[in-house]
Amino acid sequence: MTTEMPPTDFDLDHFLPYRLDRLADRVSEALAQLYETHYGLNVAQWRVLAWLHHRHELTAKQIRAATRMDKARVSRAVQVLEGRGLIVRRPSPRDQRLHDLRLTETGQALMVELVPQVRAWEAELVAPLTTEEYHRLLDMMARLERQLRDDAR
Amino acid sequence: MTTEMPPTDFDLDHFLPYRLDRLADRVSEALAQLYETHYGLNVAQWRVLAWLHHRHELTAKQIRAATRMDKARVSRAVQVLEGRGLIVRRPSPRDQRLHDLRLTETGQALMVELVPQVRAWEAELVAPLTTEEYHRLLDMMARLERQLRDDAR
DNA sequence: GCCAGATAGTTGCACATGAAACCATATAGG
DNA sequence: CCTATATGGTTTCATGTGCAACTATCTGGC
Repeated sequence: MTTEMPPTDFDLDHFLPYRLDRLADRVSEALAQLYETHYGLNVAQWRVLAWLHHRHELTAKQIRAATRMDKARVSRAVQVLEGRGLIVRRPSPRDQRLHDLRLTETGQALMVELVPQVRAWEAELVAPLTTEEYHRLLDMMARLERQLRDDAR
Repeated sequence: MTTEMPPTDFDLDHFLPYRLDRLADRVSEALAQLYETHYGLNVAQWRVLAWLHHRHELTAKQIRAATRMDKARVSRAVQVLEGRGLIVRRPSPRDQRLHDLRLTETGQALMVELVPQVRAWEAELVAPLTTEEYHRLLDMMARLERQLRDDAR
């Protein structure tokens, strides 16, 4: 019962995947407060709106690529958002399989209200970092992502 | 229909929560390959094993605190692991409500086999970073977490 | 032009998860 | 002691998600 076995012991506090997951989870949870409680959006719906706000017009496929969500998940989020009148969906004139998605006036208004709050919240989150650190952080994260992509193949 | 609306546009690629989530998701997915395909463990189960390997003996409550998982989720992971003979669970002598969890010989053997693989994988992941960068990364992440904790209250 | 894949998106199904109700045990106050 | 309350852990239930099957449309080869 004392200390019989530290054979391959590894310290989870210095294990990047664990730390990353914990942080992402906490950040996500805190951010969700903003759009969930006040606007009744779940994560998937928020992501769709954020991308449409960012890019103006996208198809489900493009959103799927950007958010790494399953296509069914995107599809369902879109249905709800359309039902709530926050986005419109119309078949692309070029290809009837594709549906161009856009924010409606209402959806746009919602985002115009929500985005500044989200930004302010993020600013507070990253307040402990200097601007340079923040850039380095994003840069390191980009390199890690690239490494994953390269590993994969 | 042209370019009517970039009023509060914000760039998701420089939005930390988004980037963090995407990276954590990819890392988690890649890591899961190691324990899922070869050892049939899901995320929750892996986390329980990792903590028991790390800390030797814990209660469900402690694991819950460490992993930020719901207690029901921990409970179910424990059931499966016990069923597979990877951990043992016995009521704590001090308090019958608590159950002390430990790896069995088999569970220990599995981790002795798995952990080095995980470590090697992590080493490859962080290869693009210098040792100092890696430390800075963890440090920045810690500061962000602290900020979240302080915000919350 | 027409058929054989490919591709965008939807739906059915099985499963994992979180919230809440629940059970068992512990502890504190009378 | 004995009751009231708190706490660790389990189970139930509703919900969200991923995978796979499906539908509708498109595209390339003949």
